[in-house]
Amino acid sequence: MATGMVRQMSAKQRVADVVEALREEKFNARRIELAEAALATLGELGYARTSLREIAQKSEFTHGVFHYYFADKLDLICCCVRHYKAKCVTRYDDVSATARSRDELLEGFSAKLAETLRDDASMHRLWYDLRSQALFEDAFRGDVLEIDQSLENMVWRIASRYAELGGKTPVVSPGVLYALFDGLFQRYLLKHLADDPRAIPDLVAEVRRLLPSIC
Amino acid sequence: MATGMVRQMSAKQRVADVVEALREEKFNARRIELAEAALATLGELGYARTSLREIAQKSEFTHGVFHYYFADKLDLICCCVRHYKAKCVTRYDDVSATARSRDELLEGFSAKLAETLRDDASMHRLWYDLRSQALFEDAFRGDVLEIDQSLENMVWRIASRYAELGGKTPVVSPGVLYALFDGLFQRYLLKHLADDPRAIPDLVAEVRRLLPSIC
DNA sequence: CGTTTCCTTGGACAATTGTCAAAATTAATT
DNA sequence: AATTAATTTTGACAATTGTCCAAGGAAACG
Repeated sequence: MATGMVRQMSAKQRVADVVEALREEKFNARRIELAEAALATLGELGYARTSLREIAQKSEFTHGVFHYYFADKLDLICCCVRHYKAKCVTRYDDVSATARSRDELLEGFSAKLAETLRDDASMHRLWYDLRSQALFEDAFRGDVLEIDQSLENMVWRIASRYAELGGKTPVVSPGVLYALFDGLFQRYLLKHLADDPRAIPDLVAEVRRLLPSIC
Repeated sequence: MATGMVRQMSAKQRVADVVEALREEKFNARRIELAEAALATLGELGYARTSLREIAQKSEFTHGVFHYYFADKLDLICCCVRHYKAKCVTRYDDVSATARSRDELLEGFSAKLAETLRDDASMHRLWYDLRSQALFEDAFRGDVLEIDQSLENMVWRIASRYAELGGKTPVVSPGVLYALFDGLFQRYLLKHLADDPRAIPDLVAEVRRLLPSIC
């Protein structure tokens, strides 16, 4: 009888847990929906010029909803950053997975780089903007450092695969390699946004020259 | 008589010109005073969180003065950026001018780098912040691109002097070299501001390893 | 079906923002 | 010394901001 009671209770408990999990999942899905909408406006205007109300106005949601799902503005932005990460960090993985030769990998990588600069410029300027905010705001630092690490890993996967296909090993550390590519991308992103038509081809040319000399 | 008139007029004109020039110089000196005060607050809070009124409150000036000397907020920030450039761009020049050997130059450069990271972190985070703003705001782009170019030149002066002292030439272009050092500095600046005690020594170690392998 | 919980709306609120202008003060000129 | 010009102060202004809340509606549940 006592065990029956216990079993019944724990069954109830299990059901409640599942229900709770579903609720939380739904809650989280909505958060991501909202974060996605926020990212569009943030990418267009940048962190400094974006207010919660303008995010709401440029989306299908009211500003009240954002306050219901996020404690405050920082909470929203943090969620945006985290969500952005997931989309960004595996961007080049299929390139290095499918490439069968050094040339193919270099070709695929630089093509993808060009595509990124052309099509996702506003998402990447937002990334640089938010990373700069992390220099001032503690709350961003953890997420930003984590994303930076993930990007470093991604670049390293490309580079070490490229070296492997040539029977070599990269001559620099993952950190240095990431700093180099990050610095380059940032530079050509600025030029591209300043309507320099040579930005994309120059970046591609630079990478094509650089990668074989490093890996 | 006619020539006398003309001579008199042009003398008057010259005096007026000098007076006008003095007035403008004074006006400009005041602008720089104000920009200097603004830079302190901007470096502390970052672009997004800094308002004209807070700049004024944290300085000895009233907010009205800023409006008297600057057309608007953008004008003030642009003046700040330009003024910042002049202070920053010659930072490492005496190092490469006085160094008599490769080792001395490398030593001096990495020491100066460490000092910069330690003492001027907030000015440099402001630089990265403003450069990110240039990704969104046209008005900043010209100045930012110009400063970027000046910094690239500065890095190149160091590197080519270092190579020269070893009878070599750098193996990468000025642009790539700047991208590398810029990316590295940005990275370790973030770590340093996140209270990572290894940030400064790690940056120094990285540069000491890197520079001889490139130049 | 009724009730309770969850979600959404839209407005109210105080605080802050950039901008401007009319006085007050100071410096320059005659 | 008197007048003119330049500089600074101070307060007002409308617009925008993040935050909070009360009411209504939808959905889940017994």
